Amino acid sequence: MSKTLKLIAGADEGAAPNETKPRKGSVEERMYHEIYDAIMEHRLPPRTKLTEHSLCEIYATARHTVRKVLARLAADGMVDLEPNRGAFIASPSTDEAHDMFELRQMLERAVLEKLAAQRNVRSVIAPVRQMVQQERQAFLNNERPKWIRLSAEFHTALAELSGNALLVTMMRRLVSRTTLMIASVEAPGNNACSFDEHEAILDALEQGDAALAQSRMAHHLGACADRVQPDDPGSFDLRSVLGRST
Amino acid sequence: MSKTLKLIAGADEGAAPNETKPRKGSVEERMYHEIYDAIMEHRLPPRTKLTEHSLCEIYATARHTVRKVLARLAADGMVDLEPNRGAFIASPSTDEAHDMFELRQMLERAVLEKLAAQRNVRSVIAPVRQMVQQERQAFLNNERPKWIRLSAEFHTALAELSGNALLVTMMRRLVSRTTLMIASVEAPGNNACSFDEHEAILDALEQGDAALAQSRMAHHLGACADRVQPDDPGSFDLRSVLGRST
DNA sequence: AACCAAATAATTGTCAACAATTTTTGGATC
DNA sequence: GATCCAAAAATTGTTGACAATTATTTGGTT
Repeated sequence: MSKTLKLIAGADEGAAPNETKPRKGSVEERMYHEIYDAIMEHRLPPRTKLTEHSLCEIYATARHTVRKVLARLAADGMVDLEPNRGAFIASPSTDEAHDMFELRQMLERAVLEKLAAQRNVRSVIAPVRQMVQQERQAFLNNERPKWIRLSAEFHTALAELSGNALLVTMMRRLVSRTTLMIASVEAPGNNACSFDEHEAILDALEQGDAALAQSRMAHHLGACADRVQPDDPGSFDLRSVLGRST
Repeated sequence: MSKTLKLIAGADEGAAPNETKPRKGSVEERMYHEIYDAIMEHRLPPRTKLTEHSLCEIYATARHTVRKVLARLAADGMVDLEPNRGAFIASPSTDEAHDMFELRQMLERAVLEKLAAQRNVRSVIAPVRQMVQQERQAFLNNERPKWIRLSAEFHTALAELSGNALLVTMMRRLVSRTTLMIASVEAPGNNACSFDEHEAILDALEQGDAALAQSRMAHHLGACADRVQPDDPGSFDLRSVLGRST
C-alpha cells in the first residue's frame, strides 16, 4: 500500500560519496545510489518523507537494510532523520545555505590555486573541458536531470584534479547539498549553474591566471547563492521514481 | 569475560561532533562521547579492536545500541568498520595524513583571513587566549590527556569564531583525526602541538596581520605534519578506560 | 458544521534468537 | 618443532516479533 502521489520521471546514473563496505551489486548499494541520485536530480523534492515500509516493498528487502541506507544518507546530509517521525529529504535552511557557499568559496579557491600552479594545466583539465561540453549538450537537449548532475560534477571533477582524496569527498558532499538546495527553487527557465561560467573558469586556468579563475569562481558561486529560498512540500509516488532498474 | 590487557589511565570530558538525536543523558550518548574522548586523548590507541560484546557489558546495554554508536564513530572517521571483522580505532595512513594537513591548511588559512578582517579582533579572540593559557598550564602540570584535548580545541575554537557552523563541524572532524594520528607517534618529550606557536598566531592576529598569522599557522601545521609514522598494535583492557563514570 | 477526546491505525524503536563468518584451538603429520 | 587441517568457540550480520511513539480516524458534543 504505497502512497498515491505526483510523479517526476527521470533516469538514474552518477556517483555518490560514502565509500563503505557492501559489495558492489547488493540491494543496499543500489538503493543508496538510486535514492542519492534521485535527490540530486531533484526527482525527490525536499521534505519528502521516505517511509521504511515503502522502501522495503520497492526494493523487496528487510527493514534493517533500509535503515542502514537511511543512516548513510543522513550522514551525507541528504536526508534528515527525525526521531520517532522518520526520514525526510533534507531541506537546508538559508543559514546553512550561506555557510555552504562560504565553505565552497574557501575550498574551490584553494583548488584553483593548486591547479594553476601546475605546469601542464591545459592537458590536466582537458577532460573537464569535455565534461562541460556534455553539460551544454544536455542543457540544449532539455535533459534536465543529466544537466543538473553534470553541472555539479564540474566542481567535484576540479577537486579530483587536486589529488586530495579527502577534499574530493568533502567537496562532493558540499556540492550535493548545494545542488539539493538550489533544486528547491527550480524555475522553468532558470539556469542555476551556467556552463558558460564554467568554461570561463577553465579559460582563466589555462592562461595560468589563478587570480582571475578565483574571481570568476567567486562570481559563479555568488550567482548560485543568490537563488536560495524555502520550498513547499508536495506528495509523490516513490515507486514511480525508485526501484525500476530491475 | 573481558580481555586482560594493558592499561592507560585518564579522565574524560570534552566535546565531539556528530550532532544527532538521542537525548542528552542516554547511555548511547555517554558511550559515544566516552569512546570519542578516549580516542582523542589517546587512551585507546589506533588499531584497538572494539568488540560489541565488551561494550555491551561495560555499558550494560543491548548490542543494537553499541552498533549505532560504532556506526556514528565510523562516520566521524574515528573507527574503521571492517565487514564481518569488527570495529577498530582508526589509524590513518601517511597518504591520508598528507591530505588531512593540506585540507587544514586551506581551511585554517581562510579562517584566519576572515578573523583578521574583523574590527575588534582583540576582544573576539580573548577567550581563545585564555584557552591557550590553560593549555600551557595542563602541559606544565603533566596532565597529558587534558593538554592534548586543549591543543586540539585551539583550532576548533578559531573555527567557531568564524561563525560558520559547517566549517566548525568539518574542522572538528579534521582536528580529531589529525590528533588521533599524531598520537600514534607520541614520544615522551614530544611537544606535538606547541602552545607557543598557538600564541604567536594569536599575536599576529591581534596586530591585524593576516599574512603573518597564516604563515605562522602554515609553519605550525607543517611541524605537526612532520611527525607522522605508522604505529604498532597493542592490547588494552577496555573496561579500565571506558564506562567508569557511573 | 466545527471542535475535542478517545480509540484505532500506522510508523518507528528496541530486543532477542538465529544464521553466517571469522578466529581460535587441538591434534595429526611430516 | 613447524605446518597444515578440521572442529569448536567467538564474533558479527540478519531476521522477525514486540514495544513505544506518532498520526489518523471516529464518534459525540456544543
